[in-house]
Amino acid sequence: MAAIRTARQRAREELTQDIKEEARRQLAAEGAQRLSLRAVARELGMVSSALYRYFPSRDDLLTALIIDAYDSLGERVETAVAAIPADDPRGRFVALCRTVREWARRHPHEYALVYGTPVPGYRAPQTTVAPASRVALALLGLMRDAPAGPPPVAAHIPVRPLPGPLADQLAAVIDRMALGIGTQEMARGLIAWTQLFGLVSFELFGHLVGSADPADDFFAHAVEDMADYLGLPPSA
Amino acid sequence: MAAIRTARQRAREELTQDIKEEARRQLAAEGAQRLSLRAVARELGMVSSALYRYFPSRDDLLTALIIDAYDSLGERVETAVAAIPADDPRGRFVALCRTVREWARRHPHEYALVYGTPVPGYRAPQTTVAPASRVALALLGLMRDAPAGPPPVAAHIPVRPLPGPLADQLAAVIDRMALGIGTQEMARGLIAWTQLFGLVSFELFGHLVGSADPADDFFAHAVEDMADYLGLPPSA
DNA sequence: TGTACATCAGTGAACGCGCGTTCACTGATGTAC
DNA sequence: TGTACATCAGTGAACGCGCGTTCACTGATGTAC
Repeated sequence: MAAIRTARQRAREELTQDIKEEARRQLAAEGAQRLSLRAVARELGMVSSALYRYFPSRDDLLTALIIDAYDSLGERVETAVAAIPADDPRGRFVALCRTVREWARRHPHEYALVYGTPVPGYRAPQTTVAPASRVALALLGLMRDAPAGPPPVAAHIPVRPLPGPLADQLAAVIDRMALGIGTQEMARGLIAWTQLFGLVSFELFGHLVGSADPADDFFAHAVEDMADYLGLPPSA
Repeated sequence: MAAIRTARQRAREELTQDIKEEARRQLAAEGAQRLSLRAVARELGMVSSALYRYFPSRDDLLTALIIDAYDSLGERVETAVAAIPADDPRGRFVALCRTVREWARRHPHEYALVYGTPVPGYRAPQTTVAPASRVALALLGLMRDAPAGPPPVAAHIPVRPLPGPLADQLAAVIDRMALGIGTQEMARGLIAWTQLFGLVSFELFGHLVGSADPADDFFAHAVEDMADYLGLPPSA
């Protein structure tokens, strides 16, 4: 039974995809605030009220796009990381960073949708949190899967003891998500993660114009320094 | 002549301020996309067309708010840095970071206006660039004004030579703005600058929920690591 | 000091636009017997 | 296999909303002589 799709079901699935695709197209062209149900319907040759058979409201369509964006980026990052052997964690990290930047430059409005200013009035439902964490998990995963265990973060920068509450906070997350790394590594991993997106956001949103723009070399250089910070050994 | 203000001129200046204040209030309440000329006029008890005597278009009002936001943050940061002696560059850096974070948390929509997703269709005019660079200049300035000259960045992380084009790019900016620091310091300064805003943006935009939230300790810890990265000596 | 004219702030009506969402409806597709 | 009914996709009209901007106007304020 479960495998049999009636014509109706097939049509429904296809149209749901078509709607998302058209919405993505408009998102790419105009940004999230300009995305309108009516315009999507128009482009699809439907009447606007028909979309309500597929998405109960504009916010639900937005949610679908947000999840798709996170998944699109997440999958690309996971693939890029997996393409490099686990015993080259620096290579993996560099690939991760590059992939994020490239994806962001190729899909600036989808990037802005998920990493920019939250859409006013929109509250992200629980369903977005797993897709949203894929990049961070890939980063922490590559640290954990480094050949001799998590990298010795002490290698370069002197390790500063974490204040108690912070250590507890991080330990709880490590536990809950079974990350298999220490709190020091966790702290640095999260810091590098925010650093990466800070860099990408500044480039995309125009704050590097007049200083480090074009940003290719600057980005590559920053990434290597971040890898040092994470204690990742030089690639062979 | 220049000092004499006619009643008209005084009224005009006051109303211009009132309009900006009301606009800021709405910005704080609803975000930039929801800011409307008509609502501002309504709240001020005027007819919407009257605003056109003060701002030729909505974009010009936005520009004024953007400049004010940059200046408000910039001034606060400069004051905070100046309150700490130049021979404690780490103290200055910590104060700078804290001030940015506090300002952002107190004015989330103004922060989003300038550091979040660019408003679609809006092109920032040249007049915004000076106010926009105040924080970066404060950061680079505190490095330059450290007692024994710019900090020896080599102190902790091994210095990686800058690829030629990047060094040239940065040297040109240092020259143009008379920053008085080396290219290595410049690179690290810019990297710390993006790092700082990456951290603040992630906190404000909700990406730390579920990991480092509340972020107070995490932030403080990250800031100290950044100071190490910049080669700033421990505070006395 | 007083008058004639120029400047300018604010009004009110209008233009033209697009939006999200609801609702009663029709006709086609699917299901049970 | 054929019929009767239930489900559901898509229509078209409507509701109610708010927006940015233009324009001819009035009356008050400022300026020159």
